[in-house]
Amino acid sequence: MNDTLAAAGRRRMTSRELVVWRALIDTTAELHRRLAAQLAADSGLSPGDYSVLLALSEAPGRRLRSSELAATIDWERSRLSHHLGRMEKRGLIERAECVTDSRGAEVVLSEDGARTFRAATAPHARAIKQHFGDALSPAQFEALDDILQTLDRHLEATR
Amino acid sequence: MNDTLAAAGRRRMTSRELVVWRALIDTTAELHRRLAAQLAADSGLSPGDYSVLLALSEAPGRRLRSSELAATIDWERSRLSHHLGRMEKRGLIERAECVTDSRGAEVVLSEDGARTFRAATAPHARAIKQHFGDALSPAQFEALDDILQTLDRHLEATR
DNA sequence: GACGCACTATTGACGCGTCAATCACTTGGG
DNA sequence: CCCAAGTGATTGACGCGTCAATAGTGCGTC
Repeated sequence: MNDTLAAAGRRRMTSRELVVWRALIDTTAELHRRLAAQLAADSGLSPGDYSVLLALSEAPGRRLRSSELAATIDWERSRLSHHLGRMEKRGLIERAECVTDSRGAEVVLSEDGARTFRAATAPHARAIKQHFGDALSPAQFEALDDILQTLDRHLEATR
Repeated sequence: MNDTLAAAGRRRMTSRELVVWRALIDTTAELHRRLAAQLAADSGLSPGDYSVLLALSEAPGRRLRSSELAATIDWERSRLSHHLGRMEKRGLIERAECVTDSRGAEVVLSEDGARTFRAATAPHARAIKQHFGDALSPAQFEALDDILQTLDRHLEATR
């Protein structure tokens, strides 16, 4: 556990910390916007579409139970359900009944979805590299990795 | 300019960088969720509401031209317009015609909005401190600040 | 084998964000 | 004065995210 935690009790946040907090919010939001806009321009996909297609394309048989898919990409089931509805309308995925459990639904990557995803990966990786990868030094990556792990553990601890 | 930039040309992103990228996305998203849920539970406000109310409560006369407000919190005007509509329905703000330019609209913090905001600030600051401020060491804050500034500059440069 | 309960997935309502179109008004050039 | 271009703000359509409610199915217990 962290030194800071012990002494954190009745301390107030410094304005410095608040500024860093705002910067974190704002900068990551801007990063999102850029990447999303680029991805949409390149492939017509949203970040959500991309996550779903990535998970499916890596799944055995390019298919997953709806709940497994939700777990894989860490989405709420209802969110996934809504999103799959939209993706199905666009022909990116198909839904099939599950053989082993008739409550379940299977989500299958369509030919069209696979093609679209394949075409999207390279430009998307390029965009991430351009906006994020190329910005930071190796030491900064190291530090960021450490910070994010710390934050993650902290969030886990108070779930 | 950064050492990395010069050498960045035809390099591919390392999988390490990709992992950090995913962690950045996921962890900040989770932070958002927590803070938003806490804020809503404490005060019934969304993060957007909070930004608007903060800007208004700091403005002279607790009022701002719509476009100035948009600039202050860095929102698109259309987004702000939609949001103000919802906030107006809830009585958090009022809209008034602008005296000097009849195209313009003034946004005024209502009594109710001011009261709600006042009640929200302390718990909100506490929540930020709890989920973010208390998690990191001073050195980590330092490092994060540096990283975010670097990212910001990088984003600015390719606007 | 019927009941209760947990589990899977979906739906509807509503707030939120973006884009493109629109309306109302101002302003500057003729 | 008038009109064309520019500006301030709003709107509508649509995708997205969350919450609460629901429908249907599996399954253990009596």
